[in-house]
Amino acid sequence: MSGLTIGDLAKRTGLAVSAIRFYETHGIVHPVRNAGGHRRYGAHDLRRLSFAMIAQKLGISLTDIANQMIHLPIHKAPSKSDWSRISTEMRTDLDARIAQLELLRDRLDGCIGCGCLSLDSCALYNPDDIRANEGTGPRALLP
Amino acid sequence: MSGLTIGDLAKRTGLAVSAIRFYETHGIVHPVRNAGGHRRYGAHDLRRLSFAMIAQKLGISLTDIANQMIHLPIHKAPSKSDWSRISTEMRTDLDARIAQLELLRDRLDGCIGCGCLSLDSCALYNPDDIRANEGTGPRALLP
DNA sequence: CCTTGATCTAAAGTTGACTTTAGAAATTAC
DNA sequence: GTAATTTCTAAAGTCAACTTTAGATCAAGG
Repeated sequence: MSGLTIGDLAKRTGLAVSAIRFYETHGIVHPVRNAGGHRRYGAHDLRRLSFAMIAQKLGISLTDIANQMIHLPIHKAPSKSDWSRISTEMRTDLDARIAQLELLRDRLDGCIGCGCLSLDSCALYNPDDIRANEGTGPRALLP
Repeated sequence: MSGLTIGDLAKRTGLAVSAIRFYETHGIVHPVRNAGGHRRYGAHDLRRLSFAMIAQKLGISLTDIANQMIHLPIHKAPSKSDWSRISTEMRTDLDARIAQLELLRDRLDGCIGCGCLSLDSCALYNPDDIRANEGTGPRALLP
């Protein structure tokens, strides 16, 4: 009668059904159950998923997103001010990531013809100020 | 007598001993063994490690780095022309990554005051042309 | 010679974000 | 009413890049 099935939600968001269930374990969505034990979702869940998906595009980890949502009523979507707060934080981080990549690019330009490949003298290899693509997993973006 | 121990190499590169052993399984280094079965490395191994570490800073995966090294003699370090070829490819990719992040930033600017969070209308959520931070693991950078 | 300390191997664990699998029960379509 | 979908759960698997663990052996300093 009321509510979207998990399949409906998957079609609307483009997420896999399994991903939506996984998000539930992280507290992103909070479906109710129908008589047969199947999940039913409301519009707030759709918005919460949208919020999570967009925040992920910005590089925020699921854990951080979930932490933001902890402060929200379970059956409410994030508000405009929630979004403002987070997106403003993101703006700063995004600038930093861009600056790092540009630094890397500039150094690479000076290095393409060099080929010294020495850890001592190569400007490219500077552990202190190059943070981009450090390796496995996404970095924490919200403190 | 001859050759560096794995500990020496670790100190010179800043890598963990376990990481160097791991790299060996990927064919990055090829130590010989001494009488007691311990690994002994040459200068070429140090350079191969440097090459790998610098390439990683550029966002190239270990697998891709190993694939590049397959074409090299085992006991030879990558040459200037090897580095040129790879670094030139990287330059292109780096530009693309920067452009994507800048696009994201511009859209975020237009979105900070908005808060619509709609998958249909939010410019931020455009699966087709935003590739940055797609999620788990590093992207393939060399084809 | 003896005691630290370094190295050895193989296997399992870590993290993030999910997917896959298997077998059972509910729902929908005809 | 029955067949075809969907959904259910819990547990295990995946990928990348390593690290940790355990128990054994090797090397080096005094």
